[in-house]
Amino acid sequence: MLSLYTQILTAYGPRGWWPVPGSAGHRGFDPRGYHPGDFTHPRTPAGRFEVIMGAVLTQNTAWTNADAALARLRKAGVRLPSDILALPHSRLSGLIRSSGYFNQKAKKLKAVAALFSHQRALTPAGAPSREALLSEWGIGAETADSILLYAFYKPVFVVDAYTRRVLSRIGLIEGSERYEDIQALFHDALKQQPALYNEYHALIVQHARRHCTTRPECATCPVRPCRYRRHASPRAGAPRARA
DNA sequence: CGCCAGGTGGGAT
DNA sequence: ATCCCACATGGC
Repeated sequence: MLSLYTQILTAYGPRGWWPVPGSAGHRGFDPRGYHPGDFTHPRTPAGRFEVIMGAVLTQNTAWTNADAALARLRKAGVRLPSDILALPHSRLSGLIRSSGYFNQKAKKLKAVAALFSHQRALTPAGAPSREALLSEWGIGAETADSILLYAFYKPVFVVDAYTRRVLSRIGLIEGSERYEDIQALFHDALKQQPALYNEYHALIVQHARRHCTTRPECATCPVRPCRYRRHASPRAGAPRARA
C-alpha cells in the first residue's frame, strides 16, 4: 500500500484536491473543476454542505457534470440544507440536470438536507456518524466516506471503482472483496491522517485515468510490480486479456 | 454513435 | 448473499 502511494505520488505529483486544515491554498474539488473564487470555504457550514452536495452529485458521473450543477445551485442561492428543503422537486431537479440522474439526485439532496438541517450537523462537533449517513436514502459507503473525509476531515479512506480496479490489476486484491475489507487495507497499512487519505485517493483517480484505464496503458505505467502487466496488450485493439 | 464517468437502491434469484 | 438493472447527462 505504501509502495503504491510512493510510486504514484512520484509519477504524478500532489493532486491538491479538496482542502484540508493547514493546507496553504484552497483549490477546487478537481483541479479542472473548481476555480479560485468559485468556491466556498470548506470549514464553514455552507462550505461543508457544498462538499456534501458535490459528493452526491458526482455519483457515477464525470466531475465536470457535477460541478456545473453545483455552479447553478450556487448561482440560484442554494447554499444550505434549508435552501434545498424549500425548493420544489421539479425546480431542484432542473438546477442539477447536468449531473445526470437528476430525479434520483434531487431526492438524495432532499434526504441529505434533512439529515443536515440542524445547524449543529454542519459543525465538526455535530458531524453525523458513518452509520447515520448510511441510513439516509441515497448515501452508500463511498458517499458517506467522502463526506466524512472531505467535509469533516475524518481519517476515513474512500474506496471507489478506480481503487478496486487498480488494486485488483496490481494483484493486491482479488476484486470482489467487500468495500470495508478494501478500506481496511488502507486503514491498517497507513497512518490515519486525513490529508494522506485525501492525497492517496486523488492519486489513485489520476492513475486510473492516465494509465490504469479500462484498456490499460501498461507500456508507460509507473507502478511495479503489477500482475496485470503480464496479461495486458500494449496496444489498443487487441483482445483484452483476462486472468 | 458507442462508451464511459470517483454509485445506489430495489427487486429477483 | 449475490446478481441484475434503472437511473441520465455530457465529453470524446
